[in-house]
Amino acid sequence: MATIYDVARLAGVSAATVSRVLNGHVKVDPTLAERVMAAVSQLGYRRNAVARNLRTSRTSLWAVIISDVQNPFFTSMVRGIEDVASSAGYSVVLCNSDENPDKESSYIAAALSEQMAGVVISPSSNQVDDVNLLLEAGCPVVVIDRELDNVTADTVLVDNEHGAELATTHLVEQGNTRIACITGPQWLSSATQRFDGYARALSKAGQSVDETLVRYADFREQGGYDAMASLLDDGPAPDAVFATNNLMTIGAMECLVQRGLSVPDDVAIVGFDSIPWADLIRPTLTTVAQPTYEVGRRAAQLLTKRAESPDAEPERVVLPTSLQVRASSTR
Amino acid sequence: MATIYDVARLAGVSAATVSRVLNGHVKVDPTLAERVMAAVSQLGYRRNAVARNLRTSRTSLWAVIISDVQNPFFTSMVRGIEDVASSAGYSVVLCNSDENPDKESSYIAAALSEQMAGVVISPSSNQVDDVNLLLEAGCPVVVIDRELDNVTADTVLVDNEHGAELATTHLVEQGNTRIACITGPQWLSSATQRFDGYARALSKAGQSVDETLVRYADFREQGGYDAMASLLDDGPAPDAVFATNNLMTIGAMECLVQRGLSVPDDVAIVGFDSIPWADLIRPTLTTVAQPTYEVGRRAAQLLTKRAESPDAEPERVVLPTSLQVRASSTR
DNA sequence: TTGTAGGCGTTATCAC
DNA sequence: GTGATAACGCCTACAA
Repeated sequence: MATIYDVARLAGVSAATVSRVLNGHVKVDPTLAERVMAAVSQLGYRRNAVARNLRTSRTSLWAVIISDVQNPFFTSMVRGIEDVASSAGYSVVLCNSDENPDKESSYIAAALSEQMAGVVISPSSNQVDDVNLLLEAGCPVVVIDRELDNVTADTVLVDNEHGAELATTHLVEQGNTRIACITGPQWLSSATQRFDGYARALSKAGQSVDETLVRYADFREQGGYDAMASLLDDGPAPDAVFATNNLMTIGAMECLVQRGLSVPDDVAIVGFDSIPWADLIRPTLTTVAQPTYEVGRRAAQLLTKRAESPDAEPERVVLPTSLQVRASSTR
Repeated sequence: MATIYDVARLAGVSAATVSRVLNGHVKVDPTLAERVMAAVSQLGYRRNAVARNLRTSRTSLWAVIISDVQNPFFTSMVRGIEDVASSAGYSVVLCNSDENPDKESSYIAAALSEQMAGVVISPSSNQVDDVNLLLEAGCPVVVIDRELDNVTADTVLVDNEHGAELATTHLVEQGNTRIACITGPQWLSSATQRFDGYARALSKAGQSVDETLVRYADFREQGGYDAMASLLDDGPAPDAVFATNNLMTIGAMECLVQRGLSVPDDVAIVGFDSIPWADLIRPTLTTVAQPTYEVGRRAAQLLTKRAESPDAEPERVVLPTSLQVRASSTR
């Protein structure tokens, strides 16, 4: 592998000049620059980023640590990040923590020891101490989708409580009186906030939360399925269900379909998060839509801002959600 | 940020000893080792991977460059890679080339200059010269899902032609006589092989390929939609469609549904690749299933083998596909 | 404008 | 078994 010294020798200049040509921004005699470029292409020289990173103690890589690559919500958000990153000269690498604190921890360690230029993370719980390691190391961090209790960092969220309230109110207005809630882990703010919205809507409607109609699942398809099954098997069935993320909504639907129950006639259903090809599913699904691309874009923008002014006050961006009424909830 | 020298000073040993303790595998006095570990945790020392990479010219990162993070086929495959990687001591970072040769090129460059320990790639075309750059640099590479013309590297594929033939034969057996094919870009082997399987099945059935029933799209949802629309608008409609990937199948279905055509009565449909929550879609979709997790797992295994024996003959693994008959194709 | 030289943090090669 | 020391490839004062 050729180094700048090889290039320098071939071009008849010093290594410093090669470096200057390669990095631009410093005046170099055009003739020399041309000789350097010729030598570069003749040798097929490629800069060794590792050495450069060591010297400058920064890379041009952003790590995006997401909790589930199989969830379309996150992959769609990634597009928003990538677009900002590439126009700011960064490359994005995705790390899949799989909702597993150990994997998450090891990816944070990697981001740290590889000196990543920035990290966007959807944490696996509301208490991820490792994020403070990044902050202490001066690595710009933006937290997305879920809030951290013990960390003050730039954060991009959606209006979970409001979205959930809209969804639940809609179910109330359709005449449902036994509205169940399949929510996510209690250690995730996205789950608790959505549950709070559900509770608030019920309360406003003069209904109270019936704990026998609440299930805590894991934001995955199977979890939604199992929760729905449990709702049907234990005690009198609900007449409606609010599921707090896309995959659990799918799981719940699958359970209902498999039991031969009719949606929305036997059980109405509303989900949180969009669902790909929702219009092919029968009945079509009423959901609370999130601006996924925008979440990614804003997160990336905050990351670039943070890199420029490390000591600025952290920002907390909350984006709006909206209820998309379709067939699964209307009688 | 503490360095190995800080640790050494605090522990009263040399930097070399600290390094030895940290890396294990070399005999160190237990007393010293303990002092070192104490100093490490006291200082919160974390190894600087960049410096280490420079010195050893290797990282513990694998880059997985996939052509579409939004395609469930790839994300599911990633799980297979991750599982092997973590048990072999590697971390996996995902790069989304988005079927874009420029992005792909820049990720390959990053993998190269960041000295990644290995690369798994689903190339954006059958002619990605940059892959040779990796090979020449001695970086282990495994190509997945798509074959490269100009590169000899370990490759993991599925039996595209056979799967496509099964699918098409099934449509023939259901009595269809105007079977259309929505296939992918002609520069992707997965598309051409699947088209070949389609053609072979027709030929065996005594039907010939009618070019007016063939559309070349882009393996995306919108592409499938547009292709289906074009099939319906230009000339007499087909009585069946074989779509050569999951997203295009979805797109074609959406078009049919929107036109008010009945599947399978007006137009039968079979897709290639599994589709998430396929059983919620009405009618349920007949598809050619691929062992996605296994594709990832085998690719990762080849990568570790390649790292151990760089000069071994490249392997070409072809995994079987199977036809899953559901409602969308049976009359 | 260009060249010289030192150092980023680590590991590997020596002596001891 | 342990400690100096050099080197990995690059960038950047500093000097010229």
